[in-house]
Amino acid sequence: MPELPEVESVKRGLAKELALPLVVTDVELRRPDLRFPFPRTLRAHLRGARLESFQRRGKYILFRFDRGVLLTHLGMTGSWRLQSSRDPLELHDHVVLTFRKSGRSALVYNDPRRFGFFDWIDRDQSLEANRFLKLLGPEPLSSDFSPGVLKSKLKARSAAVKVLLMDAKVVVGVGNIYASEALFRAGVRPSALGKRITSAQCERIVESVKAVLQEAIESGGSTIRTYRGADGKAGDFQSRHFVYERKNEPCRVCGTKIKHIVQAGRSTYYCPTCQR
DNA sequence: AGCAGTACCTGGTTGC
DNA sequence: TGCAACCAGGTACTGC
Repeated sequence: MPELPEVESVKRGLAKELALPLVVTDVELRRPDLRFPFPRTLRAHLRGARLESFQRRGKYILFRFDRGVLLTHLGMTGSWRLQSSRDPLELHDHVVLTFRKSGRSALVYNDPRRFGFFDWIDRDQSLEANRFLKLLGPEPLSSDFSPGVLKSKLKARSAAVKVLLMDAKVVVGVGNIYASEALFRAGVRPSALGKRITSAQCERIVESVKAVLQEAIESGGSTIRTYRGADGKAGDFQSRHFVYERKNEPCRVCGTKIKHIVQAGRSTYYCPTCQR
């Protein structure tokens, strides 16, 4: 489901709704696994831990506790919601964290497809050593993601540039929607091979990725099917998509019919006139 | 090494 | 109306 703007919106919603610090009084793991089994010690680590802040890295939300970090990924259909600890649970609610506080004191993780996953990082371990985080490339909205860096990551690659933009080792946070949208804005064909992308195109791609992600964050993300922020709100950036899910509709710039192709098993949308 | 394809799941939509 | 096929915002694993 979520790409960087949606994950960032969820993180901001959590930070807004929860007055930190909060101590976890109960942890309910309603099944033994999501995509991967929960770490065996997860419940013991969380119970009694004090939640101090939220952080995002790529599409991961990091819950920072006094004694370590809960790493969470929403997969395609994961969501967090806050409710009273007395409110009933729903289908596909897999994890419930209860906090010591009156009122809406339960944080519930729901995930129908269960592609999401959790991990635990002890306080004495570095985040960079984590099996998931150590694979990640630069944050797209930081100066670490520059035309020079992108060029060096694409120059020896024979995969298509759209597929490479979705590779977290190249840049984090860009998924299927924003890869298509950014390449439209950059005027670059999604099927162009990484090694054929020029320095000038890298400049436009970097600028477009930053712009489209920033604008999407400001709109609260894209709500295509099931996305909801932690405050229950949908985003509305989907109304400003130029190409995504607009097969055979007229290009908003030149009127040409938007094309749909499949790359690495995923749908890609582009304008054959605007993207050469 | 790196690429393409597959697997993991449920549920909504489409087409017969 | 019913049912099967197909598709979905992600990522890790496999086999070539």
